[in-house]
Amino acid sequence: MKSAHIPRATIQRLAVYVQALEILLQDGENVISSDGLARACGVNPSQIRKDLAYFGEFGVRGVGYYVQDLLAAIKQSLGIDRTWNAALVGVGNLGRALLRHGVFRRRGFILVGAFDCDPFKIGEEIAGLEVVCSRRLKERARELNIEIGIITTPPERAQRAANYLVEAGIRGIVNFASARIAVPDNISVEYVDFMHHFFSVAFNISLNQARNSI
Amino acid sequence: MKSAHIPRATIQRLAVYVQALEILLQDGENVISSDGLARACGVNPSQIRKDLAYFGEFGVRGVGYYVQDLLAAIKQSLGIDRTWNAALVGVGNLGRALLRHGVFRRRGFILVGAFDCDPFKIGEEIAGLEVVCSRRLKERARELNIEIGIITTPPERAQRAANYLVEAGIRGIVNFASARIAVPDNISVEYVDFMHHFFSVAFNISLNQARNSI
DNA sequence: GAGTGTGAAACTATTCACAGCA
DNA sequence: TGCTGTGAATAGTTTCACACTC
Repeated sequence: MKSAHIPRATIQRLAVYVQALEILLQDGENVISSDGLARACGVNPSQIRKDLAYFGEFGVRGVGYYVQDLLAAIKQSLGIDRTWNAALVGVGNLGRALLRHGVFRRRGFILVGAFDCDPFKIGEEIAGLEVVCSRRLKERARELNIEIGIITTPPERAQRAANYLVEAGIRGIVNFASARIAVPDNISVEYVDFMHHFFSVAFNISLNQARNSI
Repeated sequence: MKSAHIPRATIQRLAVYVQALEILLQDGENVISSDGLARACGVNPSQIRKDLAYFGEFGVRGVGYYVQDLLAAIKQSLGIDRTWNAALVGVGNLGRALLRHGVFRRRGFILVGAFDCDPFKIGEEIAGLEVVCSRRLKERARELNIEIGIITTPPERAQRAANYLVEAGIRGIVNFASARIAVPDNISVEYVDFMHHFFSVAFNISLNQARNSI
């Protein structure tokens, strides 16, 4: 297939496949069928085959997929067969936790800078990084080769953080602040808002309750 | 309309509308059109009208929606016109950050318990809560009237945390661990995996790069 | 035989377009 | 006139079913 436009949902699922495949690899599994992988990921097997078909033909008919090869192929397709340098703006509770969270490095996203505009935080050291004034982002971005920005400011400061990042020449933003930000459209923005998940759960519980009380 | 089955995407958007409406309310706006709200939320205006139609008729033709009334109506529809007690299992970096994160309380989700199985963490106090042994979840859940569980353990301990929560009689789980968990199907589970967003950004940057180099 | 790759079918979600009401 | 509420049209996604290959 090797199509032009890839559904957003597909690339989200590819990330799930990566995690499942890494576990399989750890467990010493060499081969996995779309059925097996589907079970591990909680999706439909043909969904997996369709998703992979966007990027090429990775399987062997009658056999399945070689775990290591498929993992490498997906990682390459997603652009995570390399490392990415990221800078975090907004050293609050959440920012600190993310700086200390090992999963980023483990998955190839290296936090190389921590920025905040609060003078009390500037100079503080977190997870081996010195907190630097946000105004110096542009100057530091070049030295540090930063490509991705992470916003963990309060919502009202998210746009300013975004401006600093854009000015610094980053190419993509992961925004944890619950505020929409405006950026040039060659910059990719992802919104992480985990309150949505809490609302979903609250809604589902209410729904179940209503259903049971009939 | 008042339909039976509401798309998952709709209820996600409703959460976005809530945030936008709260800002409008703060700003003293009394009335908003689907067009105006759409612009604020970055969606299509008829999308908003469709979404709202699942729950009832809240607007006034020729006028728009009364901000306060609409907000109340959506909150009631989502089941967030009340507070929910939640317990967090897994007091690592992320767990600590969430316990300290004011947004939960502000949005009506009250963290009433923190649990961990690490004896070094038990007894520690975080954001006014004493960390309690996970094994005591069931016993505490009743006293504290816990309805929602938050899992912030490492992936390999997520299932155990889920088991404790289910046993304790909670009705929904928000799982921050990057591991699938199995629970009875009357329990609502939401997965929060922000690595997906990083993969998406990496993919999009790679894609733009490829496009520009043609 | 077993399991991929893929058209076609089914389903779901979004957008359009306009009737109907304040 | 202006904006909602909604059927119809469109677009997008998932699942099925089976030809094809190892």
